[in-house]
Amino acid sequence: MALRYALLAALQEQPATGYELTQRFRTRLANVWNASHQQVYRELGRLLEEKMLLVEDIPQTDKPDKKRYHVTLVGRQALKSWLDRPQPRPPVRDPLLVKLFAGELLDLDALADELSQRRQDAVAQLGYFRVIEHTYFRKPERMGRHFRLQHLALRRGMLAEESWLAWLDEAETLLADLRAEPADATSEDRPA
Amino acid sequence: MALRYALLAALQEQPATGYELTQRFRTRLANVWNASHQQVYRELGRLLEEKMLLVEDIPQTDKPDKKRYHVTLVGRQALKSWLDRPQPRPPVRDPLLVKLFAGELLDLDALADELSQRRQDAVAQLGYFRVIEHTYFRKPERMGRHFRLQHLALRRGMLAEESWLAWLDEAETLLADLRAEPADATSEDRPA
DNA sequence: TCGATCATGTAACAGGTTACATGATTTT
DNA sequence: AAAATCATGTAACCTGTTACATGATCGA
Repeated sequence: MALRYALLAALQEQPATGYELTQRFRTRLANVWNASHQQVYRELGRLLEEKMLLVEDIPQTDKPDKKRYHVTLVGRQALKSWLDRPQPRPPVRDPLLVKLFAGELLDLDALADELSQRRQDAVAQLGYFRVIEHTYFRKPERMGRHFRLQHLALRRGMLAEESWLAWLDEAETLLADLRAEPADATSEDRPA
Repeated sequence: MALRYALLAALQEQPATGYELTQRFRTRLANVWNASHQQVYRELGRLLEEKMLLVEDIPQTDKPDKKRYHVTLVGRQALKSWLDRPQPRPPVRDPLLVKLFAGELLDLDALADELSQRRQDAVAQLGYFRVIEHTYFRKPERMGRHFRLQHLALRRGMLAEESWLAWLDEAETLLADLRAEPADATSEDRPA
């Protein structure tokens, strides 16, 4: 349900093609919402049918023609009324945590690799968010409501990544401990 | 894909009925994976067909008979080989952040309500995780690999909630600022 | 008496993923 | 020569949500 409103919000800020929207989801909106190009094109089609968008055709030679989408009044009103309805927080679904829950069966080397991959991802994302902050939100206190709210969304992304990094520190400390112990000697079996 | 492995991991630790598994997803696994009872029953059916589980029938009067599921050798092996395959980190999809991205169109009162709801949720979750930590993981350093890894998953949940609370502080500060300003006076329009 | 808890499901639908398709231009 | 970027989509599939169904017991 929220995909369409993410599209409307993005287009309302700046009309764009499906391709450009897909890119925004991968970059500026990475901390907010995610969608593949297939999903984007499908949903744009629906929004068009429902008269929430208008298309501006931009002919091109060599490439498929561009279609730039614009939000209509109907679209803006649908977005507004959605904004007033409270939304539940998204459920957690993280395969890495499922693995930790499996516990004993886990191979520690495989886990170590996955943790370091996650760390790389987090560092890269955080770096990218900082670049965005620099380029779009240089002086938050001087900006208007619109940008300050967008900046708040970005801050959420940054705090989330930092929180992952803090957890990864704990995780890697634990991993080091587990590896220092003999593989089969679980502490419960040892006498005090 | 991960739902089935979450079920296998949970059942491997302790055989259970679909109903009990649904409850675990809402409680101990809230920070790990989420699934509705419909999803649980459907997936248990599939896992049974694929011989990854066995059923133990427990007849009852008055209520539908219980079916307690147990992981088979096939199931355990499927779980193990999944554990070795690296999993991508889950994409972010949060309607609240979509709203912030919409920025200007947002009604600040509606936003304030939603933020305080989120805060309540985070406080409740964090409190619950602390209860779990107390009851299951009293002395982490004394426990074996299995519980220490599960505890690490729980720590992730706790850090995530704390990170939300930190962000909510920022959010509420910003909201107070925005409300202190006249509604239509965006700072860009003001002279320095 | 109304809602919650226990305990199981089915069916339809919406949302998200994977695979396939085309084809020029630019970068490695 | 191969891969990435630009630019659009279709089709099939899998996962997750919503609605419906049954029926007893227990506490407010």
